[in-house]
Amino acid sequence: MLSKLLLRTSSSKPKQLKKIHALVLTSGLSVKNSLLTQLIENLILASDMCYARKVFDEMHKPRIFLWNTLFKGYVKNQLPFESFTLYKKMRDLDVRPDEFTYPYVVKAISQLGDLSCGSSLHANVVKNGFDCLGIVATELVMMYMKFGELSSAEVLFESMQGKDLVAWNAFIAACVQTGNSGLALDYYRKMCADDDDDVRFDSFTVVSMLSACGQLGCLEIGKEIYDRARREGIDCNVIVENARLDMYLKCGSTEAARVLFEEMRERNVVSWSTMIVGYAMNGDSEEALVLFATMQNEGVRPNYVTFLGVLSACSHAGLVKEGKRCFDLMARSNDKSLQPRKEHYACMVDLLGRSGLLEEAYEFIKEMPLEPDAGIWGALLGACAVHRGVELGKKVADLLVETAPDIGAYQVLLSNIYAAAGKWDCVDKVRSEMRKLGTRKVAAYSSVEFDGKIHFFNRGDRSHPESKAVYEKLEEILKKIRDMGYVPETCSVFHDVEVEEKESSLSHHSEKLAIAFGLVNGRAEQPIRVMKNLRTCDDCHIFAKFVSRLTSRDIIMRDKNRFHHFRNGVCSCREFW
DNA sequence: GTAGGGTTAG
Repeated sequence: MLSKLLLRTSSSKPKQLKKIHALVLTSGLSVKNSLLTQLIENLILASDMCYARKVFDEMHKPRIFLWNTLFKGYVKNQLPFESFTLYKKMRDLDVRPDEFTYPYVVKAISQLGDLSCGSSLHANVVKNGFDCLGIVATELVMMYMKFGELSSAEVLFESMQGKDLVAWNAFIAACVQTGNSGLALDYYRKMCADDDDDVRFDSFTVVSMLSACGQLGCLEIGKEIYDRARREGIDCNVIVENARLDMYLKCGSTEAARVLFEEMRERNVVSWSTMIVGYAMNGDSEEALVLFATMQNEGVRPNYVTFLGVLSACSHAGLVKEGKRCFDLMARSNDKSLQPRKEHYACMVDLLGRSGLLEEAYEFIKEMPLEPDAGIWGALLGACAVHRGVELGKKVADLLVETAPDIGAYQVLLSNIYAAAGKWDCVDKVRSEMRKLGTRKVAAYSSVEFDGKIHFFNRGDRSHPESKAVYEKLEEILKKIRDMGYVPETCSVFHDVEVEEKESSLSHHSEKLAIAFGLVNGRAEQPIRVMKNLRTCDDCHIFAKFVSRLTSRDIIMRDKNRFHHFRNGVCSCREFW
């Protein structure tokens, strides 16, 4: 009778569940435990983990299945700490975990984000002999990846015997998600060549690889992987096509993306958002806004990422009014999930700041209902760097160093603000502080894809096998464009050094080397695609414009924030970046 | 009866 009642009681009726609990406890039935199990399952469905645990704790010797059910509930409800304490209790009571326990517990510890807990859990897994189970091992690999322990993850993954497709896919996806797309590409090739494990790739693999190629900016490799997937009859669903769309846009191929988007049989909100974000990144703000309007006309509901794209489109085009309108649209929306988040506030600060409205941006931050984070202050600091707002920049940088002292990028920005204002004593002060704190700027690099490989260049780099030809080409071009009127923009070297020294430091910036490499190797009718990990400097921007005119080659350059499409001496960003 | 993998932003 009670059992039937439990089955009928929907999970959305917690009060009734509690009444049933009291009835079960007073009943003295022999089937008490099985009823309580059913009750706990219902409570978990209702997301009442607290009450579920209470019922569980009062039970006499619950079966391992019930322990697992509780672990599962904690993972689902993102309560890793509770999961951790339950696991400790399990060990204290000498309850032996079974093969289903660890997948949940390892996932919980991943959510907890504590490496030492993770390592001791790993040791426990080994002790109990579950480390040879593929599913458990995969979860452990994912855990180490999430903790940023790439080498531990790699060692563990390599040691797995008879890895199946899911294990491979999980590892490759984690590589991409942690920004190790080059490694993902290596493992994809290993997977395809692997004789021992005999796995064939599937649509999950393709999605991760297209995403990796987008990150790396290697369009040709991405196309090849997609074509191969088609040839092998892999189902290319909307997720695969979205990933392909994103790859085109991240490689600066907006036209290919547009064609694909038009052709897609099925589109979802991610497809639209990908296009809008991609257009914004490529500087095609108008297209982004047109698409946003079309999407709404077609009845597709935008989500918070869509709005990030729209706001960033406004920001890149200096459309302050339109940006404000869109932000208000969100703030006034009845949809709770569309309320502006910190990222949207950061976008607005960027929009105002980029347009030179530094004070308004500052006021905007002071009035926002959420606690501003480093990203938001960072956006304002970036704007101060562009518009030479020395005083405000100093104020913001002080705030930032308080809240995020380990982020060297902000200190670099501040020192750049001082440098641009000629305040070399202040520059020195910031730099020495950075040395004291051990903060360092990330080294800049640029890359170009050619012949199935990605070629990397650092500033002044001579390690590339073709560097002799690259430097010769660079000298040749510099000479020619000087005749056309190119003057090195030495202000963008933020060191207090002599002009000549500045020039030579400038002329070997990584993007110049990458462009020269593209000129040496690429096909004349194809654009040179350069991907840079940081933002580009004024001088390299001017350089690229001259080179595009001199050589009649299109140069597509992706920096940390956006694209620059150079054609015949003009850049798509119209100097607004 | 229960377990591992994918797309948009940062």
